[in-house]
Amino acid sequence: MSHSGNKQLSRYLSDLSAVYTYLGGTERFRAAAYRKAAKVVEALPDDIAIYCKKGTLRRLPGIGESIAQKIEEFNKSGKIGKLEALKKQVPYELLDLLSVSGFGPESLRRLHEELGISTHVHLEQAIKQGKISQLPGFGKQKIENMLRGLKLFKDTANRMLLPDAMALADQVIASLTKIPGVLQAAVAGSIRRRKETIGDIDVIVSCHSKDRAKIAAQFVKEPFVERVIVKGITKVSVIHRPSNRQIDLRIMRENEWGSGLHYFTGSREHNIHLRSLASSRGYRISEYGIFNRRSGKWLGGKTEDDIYRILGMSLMPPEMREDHGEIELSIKHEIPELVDMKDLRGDMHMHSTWSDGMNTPEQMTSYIQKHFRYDYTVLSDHSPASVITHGMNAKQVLKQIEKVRAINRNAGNQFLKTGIEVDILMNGELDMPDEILAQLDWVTASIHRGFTKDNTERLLKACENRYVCCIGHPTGRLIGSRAAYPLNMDELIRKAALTGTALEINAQPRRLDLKDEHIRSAVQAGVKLVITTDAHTYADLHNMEFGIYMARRGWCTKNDILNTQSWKEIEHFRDKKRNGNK
DNA sequence: GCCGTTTTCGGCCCGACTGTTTTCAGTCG
Repeated sequence: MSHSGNKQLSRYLSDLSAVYTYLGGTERFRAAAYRKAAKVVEALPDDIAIYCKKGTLRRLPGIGESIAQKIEEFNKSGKIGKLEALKKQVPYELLDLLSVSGFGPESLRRLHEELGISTHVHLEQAIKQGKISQLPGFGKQKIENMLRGLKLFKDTANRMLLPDAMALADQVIASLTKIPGVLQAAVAGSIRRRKETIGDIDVIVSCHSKDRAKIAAQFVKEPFVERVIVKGITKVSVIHRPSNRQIDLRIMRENEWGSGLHYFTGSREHNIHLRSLASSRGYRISEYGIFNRRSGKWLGGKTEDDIYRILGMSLMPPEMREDHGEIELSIKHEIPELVDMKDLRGDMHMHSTWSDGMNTPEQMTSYIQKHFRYDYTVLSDHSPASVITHGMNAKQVLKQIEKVRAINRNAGNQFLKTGIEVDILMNGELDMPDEILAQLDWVTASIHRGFTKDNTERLLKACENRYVCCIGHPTGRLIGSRAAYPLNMDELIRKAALTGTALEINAQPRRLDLKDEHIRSAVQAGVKLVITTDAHTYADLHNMEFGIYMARRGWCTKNDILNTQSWKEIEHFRDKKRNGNK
């Protein structure tokens, strides 16, 4: 149950952060400490119980004596007494509003103390009855903003998938580029960091300083602007039509382009860490550049590299900027060269009309050869347990092997490889006999049913089969619709390392499975990964880039990804396991 | 509550915009 524990703990730490945020004053620093700890716990590769057992909690960044104790308590009892006690001192039910635009700690405190409001229902009633407008400082505008915030809070729970956000951002960038005076325009924020889901769209332009007001004025007139939230000379926020997403635009001068892009790319945690590091070394960083702290002299900011270089650090790809240790690596100049689309030599998982794909093997092959520079591709249709997908039985597999050979013969090459996505049954066995699997070039084993139980044992057993080359979409999650099944990822990674089994990075935007932090643990454990599209159509084949992004967010180099290697090397990996890792 | 290339105490990223003020606090990214 690896991650449910971490998730719950992270949630409690966030709650503590919210309580201290509400209490305000100097408690906000305590709040910041808990917020950081919550983030750290959320991103941990191993179950929190393991850190407790090994006594390594204190070594985690942002975890000191006090928080470590609370984590120990959580590990033993599932609760944090301090949180339970604090809940009684604050309008706890209101605190989720802290994340809502229009509500800050001070507003909530006054609503509670001066009007006795302690629930959402109270709040809405009080607004309707006009009670709030009697409070000094709560003018008409402010109340309108609060109402908007509440409305948005109700229907923005789900975030956008990365490709949808990228498409929307491209549209915005195209409009910005056409505005007179705009010199450069780019996407920043979590899109640039290639997070799997996106909240707001962040974009940035550069121009001469005299053009800033003009550009801001033109931007809010664009046809996709539903409503303007803020509009100044350097920043504009609008709601996009019809997506109802917020777009934040920053307007920078030419010399501020790099520092502006850096600031606006984030992450927030990365920026805070870097700025505080800069401060301790006598610098000050803002979106306008890097400055000498004492003299205020501008030292650089035309490029992102300026910022890091002046700090004696090396630049890192946006995908790494989550304050997960990349700053420390950068100080040591040990930023790895991350895997790139151009490194990929083949797709290891795709379907055809032989199961639930939309195109024949021939069609898929010729499409790939036309649009990608791959050296090989693995056909991997479903096995019979996947009834709904018209999975192949043993006889059909043998027939398909003949078919693939014929396709290659006709083409005069060995481009198409034989394979299967074999089902892992409820008991961990596979629904295809070993003697059939032994004849295939590549075998991916996946779970397609039993999503609610703990599937650790099933997956471990599948790894033990010498013909299983790779575990497909290991967690089974579907972003926004199905949670990952309970699974001890640490055990799976250990077993994969031990048995020489690869793990899949499935590039379908709704899967992205494994996800970034699992990828990092796998890499650290020496497990090889494959990036695949799991394509069922031509269009799906183009999802490969999203798998690459996830791999980059997991700090993968080319060497960590098996399908950056020649087919000969892949065979070597496969045969090593088949021959008992000798 | 955390943390240390000035510090084990006293800081904690930094700046823009808004609203309701009348010089600024709150909020946001």
